[in-house]
Amino acid sequence: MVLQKRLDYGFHGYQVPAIPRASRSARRRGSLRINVNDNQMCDFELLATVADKLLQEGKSSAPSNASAGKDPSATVKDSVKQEQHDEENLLKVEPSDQVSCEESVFVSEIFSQGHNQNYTLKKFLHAQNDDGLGFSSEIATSEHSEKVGCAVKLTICKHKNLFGNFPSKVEGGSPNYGESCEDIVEDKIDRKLEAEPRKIESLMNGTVADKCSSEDPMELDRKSLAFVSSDSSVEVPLSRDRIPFGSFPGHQDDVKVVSRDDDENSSGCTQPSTIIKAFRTRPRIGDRIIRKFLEPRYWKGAPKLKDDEEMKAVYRNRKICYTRQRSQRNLSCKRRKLFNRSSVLTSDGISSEGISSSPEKGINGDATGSGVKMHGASGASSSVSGQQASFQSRDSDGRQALDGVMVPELFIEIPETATVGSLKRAVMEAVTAILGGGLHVGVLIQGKKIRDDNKTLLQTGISHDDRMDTLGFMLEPNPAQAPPPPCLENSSFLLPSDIPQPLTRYPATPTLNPVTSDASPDPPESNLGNCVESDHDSVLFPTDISTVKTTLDSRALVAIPSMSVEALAVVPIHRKSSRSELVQRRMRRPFSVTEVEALVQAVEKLGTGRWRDVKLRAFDNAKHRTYVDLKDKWKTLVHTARISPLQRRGEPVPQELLDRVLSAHAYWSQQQVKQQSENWLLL
DNA sequence: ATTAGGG
DNA sequence: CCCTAAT
Repeated sequence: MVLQKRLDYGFHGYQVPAIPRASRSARRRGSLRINVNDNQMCDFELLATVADKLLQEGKSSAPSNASAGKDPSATVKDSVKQEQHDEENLLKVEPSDQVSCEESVFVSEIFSQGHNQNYTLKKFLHAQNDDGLGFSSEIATSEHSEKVGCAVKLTICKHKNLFGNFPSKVEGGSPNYGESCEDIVEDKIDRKLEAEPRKIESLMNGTVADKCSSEDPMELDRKSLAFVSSDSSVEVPLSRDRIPFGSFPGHQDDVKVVSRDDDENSSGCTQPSTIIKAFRTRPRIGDRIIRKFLEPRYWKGAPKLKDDEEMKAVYRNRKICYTRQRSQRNLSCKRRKLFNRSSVLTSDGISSEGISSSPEKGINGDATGSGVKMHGASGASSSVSGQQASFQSRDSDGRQALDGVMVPELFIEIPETATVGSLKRAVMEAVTAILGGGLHVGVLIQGKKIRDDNKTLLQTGISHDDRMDTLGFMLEPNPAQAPPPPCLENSSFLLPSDIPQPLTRYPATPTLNPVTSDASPDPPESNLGNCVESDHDSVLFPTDISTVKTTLDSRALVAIPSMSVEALAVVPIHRKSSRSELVQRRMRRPFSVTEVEALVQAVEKLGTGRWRDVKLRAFDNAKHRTYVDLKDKWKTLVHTARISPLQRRGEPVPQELLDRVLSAHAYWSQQQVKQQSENWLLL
């Protein structure tokens, strides 16, 4: 069985903890290959890079050696395993790693359309390229709030041939992928294209026009339906035909825009390439539902949008959205450029593009309902029923930014005999990898939380097909880490069919294997270890939300667009030991006056710049005080000494000590200067 | 491993 | 406190 759940996090206003330390740690550990500056659009770019690379490879038709790309910053791994007669590829991408400190969230969504295989990211992208697959990534971040949406696919291993019953869609031109599909796809596409114009026109008449207005309608080029950015190396045809899946009549379009930043020079942004986004469209039903959410009442305002530099994008049907940003100029600039250059077409015709000039308007305007956006506002906690809330708008003034984000889809395979706890852990791990921790995962079935982690999925009925629909996951802020108000969403799932799939493990994530996780000795980390939902959530989320209707709605919204069952495994690489992931920020231990005294004394003697010695001399037995801590403390002491006593916080430090701090600081600073001048002279 | 600074 | 870059 395959469950696809989308976890939306933060749309309700929950603020994502700044930078998941886990990610950082991972990075440090080296699991992260990408090196990005805070000013860069890490996630976005990374994803873009990966996608781009993949696309390119696809063109060149290199099947298995995917990653080698030119961009050292991105790493993609493929592991291939033979399954039945199909090849299954799992791709790992380490999204979270890319998150820079500043950007805490990234979004990306990857979907694949039906094929009976797990796509590798690469395949995925290819497929999407040609057809229904979509890959999108966007990030919305603000210094204060971020939202993340995450799509999770859960597979409970039971049968084989998971994908058997999906209508298959196919990717078209990927070399590796079945070629047989191409014809079909193309055919569909063609038909779609033909139909497109009308849609587009109609859309244009609608409010959508506004959105597009800022940019030229070039995107409307019906013939090509593919949008290519200036540099872009990729063209993505939009496919209008989506194979209906389940109750949703499909039709989604995928849009992908890829652009390369060649112009880094101008903005200073140096990313090699970026993908703007690709989406897969969603069912119309979904649109309607979504529209509903677009209504103001569903929005939460985000207090803080700083600037609109962000781009916003709207997809017509889709609701994806996103964007906003932090005020980083660099980032903004870069993005802006990106967006300016590219626009997105959505299947139904319209596309939107992010435009710097009038982004907000565009987004909002979606009277057509086509665009979606949300922005991360905060606040409203659970308000909207949950998941859907994912779309919010930020300002009442009508401008909204989309903060929505797509997160990489996670594919989780778990045996029926696994316990709920392991399920939670598995999801948590996956999510944590992306979000960086700070969240708890809750499991809901038919609206009820399953608190007993020891029950097996079988016992809880999760594995029952009919229950799959009601399975939901909630992400809640980890009380320990995430102080902000709770908000979460549950997700509803969406895949109708159960597809048997062989049990496989993530190749890349050793620790993740749910099955084994229970046995693993890892101490329950504060984060993952106990994925227990907090009660407040319950309150926030009435169980009834799981009602059928809700389910549908949520599906529509959340639905992972692709019906594809393919399992795309996108796994952050860095999850090494869950333990490490969970690493938490060191406890705060304010320096006592005594310690300050010792520090001052040591510094007076040794000077600044010899923290190692200071540590040895005055804090040798305080193992929790590292030389870095001492250095930082000195820094703060100096600052404290300079500010007005009224502005000081915490345990007051005797003025006498502060005076000594200042004098010592002045003295040693002078010494330092002297040293330097001497060196100068010597040279 | 340390140091220096920015966040 | 964290994180990085540079030593």
